Amino acid sequence: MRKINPHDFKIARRGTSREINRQIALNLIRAHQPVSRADLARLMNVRRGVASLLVSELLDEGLIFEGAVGEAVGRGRRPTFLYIDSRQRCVVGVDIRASRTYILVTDLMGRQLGTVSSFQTPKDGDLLTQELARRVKQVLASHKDVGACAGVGVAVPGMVDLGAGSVLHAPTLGWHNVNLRDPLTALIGIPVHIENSGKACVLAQLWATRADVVGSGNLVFVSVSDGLGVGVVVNGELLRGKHNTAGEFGHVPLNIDGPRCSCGATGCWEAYVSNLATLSRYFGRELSDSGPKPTATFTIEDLIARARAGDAKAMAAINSSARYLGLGLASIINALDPSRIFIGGEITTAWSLIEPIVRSAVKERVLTEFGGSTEIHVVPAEEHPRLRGAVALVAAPAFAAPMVA
Amino acid sequence: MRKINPHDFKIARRGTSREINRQIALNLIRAHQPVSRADLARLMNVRRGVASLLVSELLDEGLIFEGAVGEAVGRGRRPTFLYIDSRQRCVVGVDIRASRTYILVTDLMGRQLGTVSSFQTPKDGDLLTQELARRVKQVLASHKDVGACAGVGVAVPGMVDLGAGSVLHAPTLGWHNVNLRDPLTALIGIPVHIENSGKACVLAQLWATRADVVGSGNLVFVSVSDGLGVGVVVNGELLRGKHNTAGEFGHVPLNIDGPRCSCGATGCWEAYVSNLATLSRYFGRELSDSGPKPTATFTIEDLIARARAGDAKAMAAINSSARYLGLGLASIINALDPSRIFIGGEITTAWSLIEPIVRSAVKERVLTEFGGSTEIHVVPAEEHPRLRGAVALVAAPAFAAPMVA
DNA sequence: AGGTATATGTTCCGCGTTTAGACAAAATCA
DNA sequence: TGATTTTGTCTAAACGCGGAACATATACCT
Repeated sequence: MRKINPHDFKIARRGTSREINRQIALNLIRAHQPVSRADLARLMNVRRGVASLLVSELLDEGLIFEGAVGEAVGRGRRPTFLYIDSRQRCVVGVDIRASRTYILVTDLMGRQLGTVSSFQTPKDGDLLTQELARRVKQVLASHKDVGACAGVGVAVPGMVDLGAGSVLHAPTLGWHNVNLRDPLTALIGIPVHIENSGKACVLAQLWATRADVVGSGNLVFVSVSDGLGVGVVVNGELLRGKHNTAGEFGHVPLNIDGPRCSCGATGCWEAYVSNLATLSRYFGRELSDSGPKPTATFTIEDLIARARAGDAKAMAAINSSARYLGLGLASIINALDPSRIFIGGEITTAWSLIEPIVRSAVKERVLTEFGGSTEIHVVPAEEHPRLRGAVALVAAPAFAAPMVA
Repeated sequence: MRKINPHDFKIARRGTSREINRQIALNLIRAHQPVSRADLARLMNVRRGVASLLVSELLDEGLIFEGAVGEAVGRGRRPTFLYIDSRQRCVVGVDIRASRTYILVTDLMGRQLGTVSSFQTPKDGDLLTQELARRVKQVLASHKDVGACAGVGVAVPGMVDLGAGSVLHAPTLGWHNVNLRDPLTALIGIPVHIENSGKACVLAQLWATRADVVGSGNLVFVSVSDGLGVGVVVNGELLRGKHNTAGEFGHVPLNIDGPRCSCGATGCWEAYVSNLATLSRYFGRELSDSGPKPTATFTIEDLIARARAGDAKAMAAINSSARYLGLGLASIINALDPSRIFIGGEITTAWSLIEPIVRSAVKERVLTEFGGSTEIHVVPAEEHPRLRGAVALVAAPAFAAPMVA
């Protein structure tokens, strides 16, 4: 039930049907590989002839390849299996965070090809651009075997202007209107895609191939770190809004009379559950207090360790954050009714401690019974959700549905 | 950039291209009528031959009709103008509210055909069903000239289970799991569509034909009445979520330590800006206080009248609500970044008084500069947004984009 | 070992739809 | 009256789905 915009629509041309079915076939191969032409025909509910033609087109374009002949299940000719061709081409994912910047090389399916490397994030945008370009080229040079690089995806903890390819505002980095894409593209010589890290994270989940992760396409990713990043997917599409700034649930208030948030407003969700907020609570001071930040010496990991070791004050600080996390999640559930919520960030290492608190806080404010049973999944740091999201920025467009009508 | 769901997709069949282009043509006629075949061909950027075939198909189906031959602008053959055929068929819109239930007959374009009739809403679901069916049949009988009725749309102030056609929960009506659709369909003998009133309102705006209202398809409607209804449109599509309960921004908190809300939680936005909240504030009592409700004798309209007459206490109560309204709108802007927000409800009659307060409150909490300049439009009660939304439930599906890929 | 059954993949033709262009009809202007 | 322009229709070609036949390849049965 989508309305056709009478001022911006796409007609079905002679090749549109083919384009649509080609993308469907490509996605089915991606989701079900290894898969044969006959399998495809059954999955798509078309004749084998049509599937065969679609496959030969994808083969010609080099998007898929024919692997070994598979074992037949019963009798009959054995199928030739098809795979997404991610040989000899790779993608670089970059995750810029306040403290460090991480780099990872993957194939087109998002499978990790090397180890995650990192360096301290320079505070200055130009310096970071220089250093990042140097590092990316270095990483690619040391992975000559994986073939040509299709693109570089960059996840940034801030709002991104897609048109300009610049970072509008990244509070934790202290950036305003920093153009990253064009300088990086020029320096590296490979297309660069930038996106907000919350949006990148939810994209990573949307495009994950693990069967248990493939949901109905209504997903939310909440990344709890220094700030609170949120990415939303509706109907299989990233929620961008008019200026690509949608998804900032971190600054929806829990209490407008609450503590001051880094954004200038008061009582934002972020001001209650970010790592900084939790640490501040532990040290018994206001988030906005001046003076040396506790993070430099004492991190959220340390706090979680103390809590696990039996420090009641640490546990209390974390439990408070857990409750506030749940209360905010309830707002997201009430507002968006997603089929699944993912939680990322350091707090996930304490998930076993806090899960009951989070879930009961969700139930406290959720309007419906099924809202309270919304799936909440934790994404551990080892899965590098931001890096995988950055990779998805590059790899996913090739698999996206064609724009029609 | 939508992901194709590998478990639920639609293949392009032989007739899919035609189906797509047919819908586009239909929408263009709807948006630009009167319009000629040649105009359509130009608008769609196709040959006149194709446009002609599409048009003849639409003519055969009776969806459009050929009107008078238009005047030629320059020289050359004069065009035959095409119109959406809404002669001899009508739609009934029903708006169920806590106090009264309203009925309106329109044509397929949503143009009002008669006067709005209403009756007091029976508290009991079965009684309402009986009475409503009787009234609808009566209204249709008195409008024999407008032709056959294509369907009845019903807007309900509560959550709707689309599959069952029932109202899951309507707090102001005190309903739980009341099946409306099937009994009404059986009694009236015409297809009945039910939807939440906030969602219906935003649909009315999405499908409005006034050129200045046709936006980018990222819309929010906030209906301020006894409760707070919100409907959201993203990319030209209603935001439903997994259980069709998305959009409940009314129960996102402004302050979790705030007054108790009718939903059971505390400090919901609704508990600050609903008419009941404003009245309670005026009378200096808690929203949750027991005792006789003030609404029965003294309404929000009375309060606004007193404010306009110079009652400082009334003005203060309204101003408070205005500020809270703006603070909540800021959350919606931060969360969804819509291109346009519509405000409905009795409070709109005081818009000239409160607009500056609302807008400054929005700016107070909005994260970006352009967020603060998000368009906010008032929809006066005379436009009957809920009734027009109810009508859109019936009329819009015929114009919706086909599901593809 | 040979025949039969079954599954895969290819090929061919029918038909619907877009694409391109020609043509008739209708109206204006010189 | 004839040239020009615009509208609307018509025909042929290209493209892609729909359906079925055919060749290939493997397993099972006798």
